[in-house]
Amino acid sequence: MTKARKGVKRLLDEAEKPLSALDVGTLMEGVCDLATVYRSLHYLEENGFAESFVLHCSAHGTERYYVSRKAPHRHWFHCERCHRFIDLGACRIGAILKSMESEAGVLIRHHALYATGLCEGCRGEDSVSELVEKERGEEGRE
Amino acid sequence: MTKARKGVKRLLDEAEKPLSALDVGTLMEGVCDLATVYRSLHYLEENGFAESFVLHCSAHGTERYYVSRKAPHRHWFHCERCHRFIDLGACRIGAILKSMESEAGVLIRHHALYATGLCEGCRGEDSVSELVEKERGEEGRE
DNA sequence: CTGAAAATTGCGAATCATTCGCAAAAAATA
DNA sequence: TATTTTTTGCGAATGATTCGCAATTTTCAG
Ligand SMILES: [Mn+2]
Ligand SMILES: [Mn+2]
Ligand SMILES: [Zn+2]
Ligand SMILES: [Zn+2]
Repeated sequence: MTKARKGVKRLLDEAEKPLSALDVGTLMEGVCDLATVYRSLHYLEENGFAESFVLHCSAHGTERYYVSRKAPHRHWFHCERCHRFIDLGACRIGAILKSMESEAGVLIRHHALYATGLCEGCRGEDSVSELVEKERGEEGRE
Repeated sequence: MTKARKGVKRLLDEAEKPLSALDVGTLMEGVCDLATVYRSLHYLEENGFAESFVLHCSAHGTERYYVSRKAPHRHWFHCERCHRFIDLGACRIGAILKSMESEAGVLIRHHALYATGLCEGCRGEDSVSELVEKERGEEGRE
């Protein structure tokens, strides 16, 4: 494995959050080119060292993220306000997927599950009104 | 609702598979511009008439699909070989998401779940070897 | 250690889907 | 029907990702 690939792999292995290609690119600044980062991510994914998922965030559009496959497969929550990821823990839908698989007669090789909404901290913000346009009626703090 | 929006909405309501913006654009050919299709899809999604998810298909890259919200929320399987969608039925992960939500202390407003792999028809193809590079040992048909 | 052959990189130029700007057209209001 | 508010069409940006290709590394046999 080359220096660039090793470097990208290490970043993913050590990250405790999914990283975008650009996140990795920034962290690899000076070490290798962004095109190489993309190629390394592909290499790592094709060879089972990493996996990715794409989510659509209303504020930032389509975002693709990578995570190491060193640790067991897990799922993530993405906050629509602060754009941070929150760990939702290990995958709990194995059984459900198995039954869907047999019922639909397909062979599942990958799956993606993620949730979006508001994280604990962002739920209380006064700016929540924009998003949750409800919960109005109590006395706002303004 | 304008003609373009009505048209796009009808397409989604009547489709029995998720449609990409380009799919819709092609079907709306002559009726309205592609930019309007994008704007209509946004309108429909913002107003609760449709929802979308993004998936990454190894052969076609990142693809965003839209489905009507007329019918109850369901999940889909995407075949990596023939690129067709297979209905995996109504959402069965409500309870799991609820517990993840309370455990992580977040407020889930949306979620996406989809699986990819090989559909029933594509599992038997001789070309499977490319993808499943296993199951070798039996006598291939060639 | 070499030296060639194979694989990977850097960089700038393409792509591709999606978004924007803005004047014209259509829809909503009064 | 006149006026105001939205939506469209179209062509020009964008932004992320991919490509082409020559220069640089790696790999590997000798
Ligand atoms: Mn985001
Ligand atoms: Mn596909
Ligand atoms: Zn947050
Ligand atoms: Zn198939």
